[in-house]
Amino acid sequence: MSSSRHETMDAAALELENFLPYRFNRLADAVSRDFARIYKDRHGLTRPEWRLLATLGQYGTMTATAVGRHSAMHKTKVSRAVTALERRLWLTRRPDGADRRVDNLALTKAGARVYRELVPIARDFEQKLLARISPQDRAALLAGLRALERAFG
Amino acid sequence: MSSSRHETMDAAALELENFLPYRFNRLADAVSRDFARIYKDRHGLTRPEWRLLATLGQYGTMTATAVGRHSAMHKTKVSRAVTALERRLWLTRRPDGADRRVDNLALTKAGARVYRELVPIARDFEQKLLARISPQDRAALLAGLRALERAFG
DNA sequence: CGAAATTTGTTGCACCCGTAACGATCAAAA
DNA sequence: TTTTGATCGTTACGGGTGCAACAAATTTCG
Repeated sequence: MSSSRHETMDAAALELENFLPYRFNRLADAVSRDFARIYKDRHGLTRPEWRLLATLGQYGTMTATAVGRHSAMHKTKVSRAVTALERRLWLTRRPDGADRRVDNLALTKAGARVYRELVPIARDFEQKLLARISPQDRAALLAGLRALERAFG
Repeated sequence: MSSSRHETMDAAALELENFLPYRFNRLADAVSRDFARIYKDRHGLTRPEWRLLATLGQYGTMTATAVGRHSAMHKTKVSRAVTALERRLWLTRRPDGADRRVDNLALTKAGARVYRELVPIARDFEQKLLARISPQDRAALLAGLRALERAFG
């Protein structure tokens, strides 16, 4: 018989703090919240808007569907982010000559300026994040993440 | 002069797909979405409700604040999850004799039954997740995560 | 003791989110 | 060509979320 205070503990219990889905969410939330301060406080951007900016900054010109594919966002998120950045005059829509359903999205000079301002800050954030752990742990983390990403593709 | 198609690329660009905050969010979302099917499809639980159930199942009796601390949830999330599980008669609130601001939360037999049903399924999910990558990558991932968690206290 | 500050949990509010439905357009097949 | 099915992007809707404000209770401190 068990000596536990209640029947759900012991072998029947799950240690939430060691449960992988929980740990991923916790870490992603913490990191995301820290990083969000950069684009949220400075420019009032939401995360989808930041991702849209980052994707267009990286690739130049894309359709909304391509943005969603590259940044792992639902098409409604992309649609709303495009509306928001367009209203700020940070991106423009150019009708596509071959497919009238889509627009080619590209950053304006103002949008590109914000992008170029944020990139080094983002790099610095990531570098400082990784600097908190040892080189061995860093290598392990990156290898492990890469493997899991490969397995999930 | 650069040969790139537009001015934001090259050294000025950030590869979103290699950016750590993005990668964490992407992985956490994917894992979370998969796992949510288990408690959402089977019992119509939200993630905060699942975490509340898991925390009370693990510890037996706690206050709302303690639940939030252990499961990394904002107090409003906990409050709403408690209301939801109480309505289903999966938990009860017992007034605390020493502090009348708080209630001691505990699963009912019905709640504990659902918890015990979900635990092995959760374990199985985690095990199958880790089984997708090699033992070396698995060890690396766990070591890296542990290190980052330690650094984030 | 009594006032001020803190803690606990709930609720109103504005906002973000995914689902489903939709119109428009394109592609494939008859 | 005409029909059928797929794709693209937007929007209404129901529901989840954090912030701020709040009441009640406790703790701290003069």
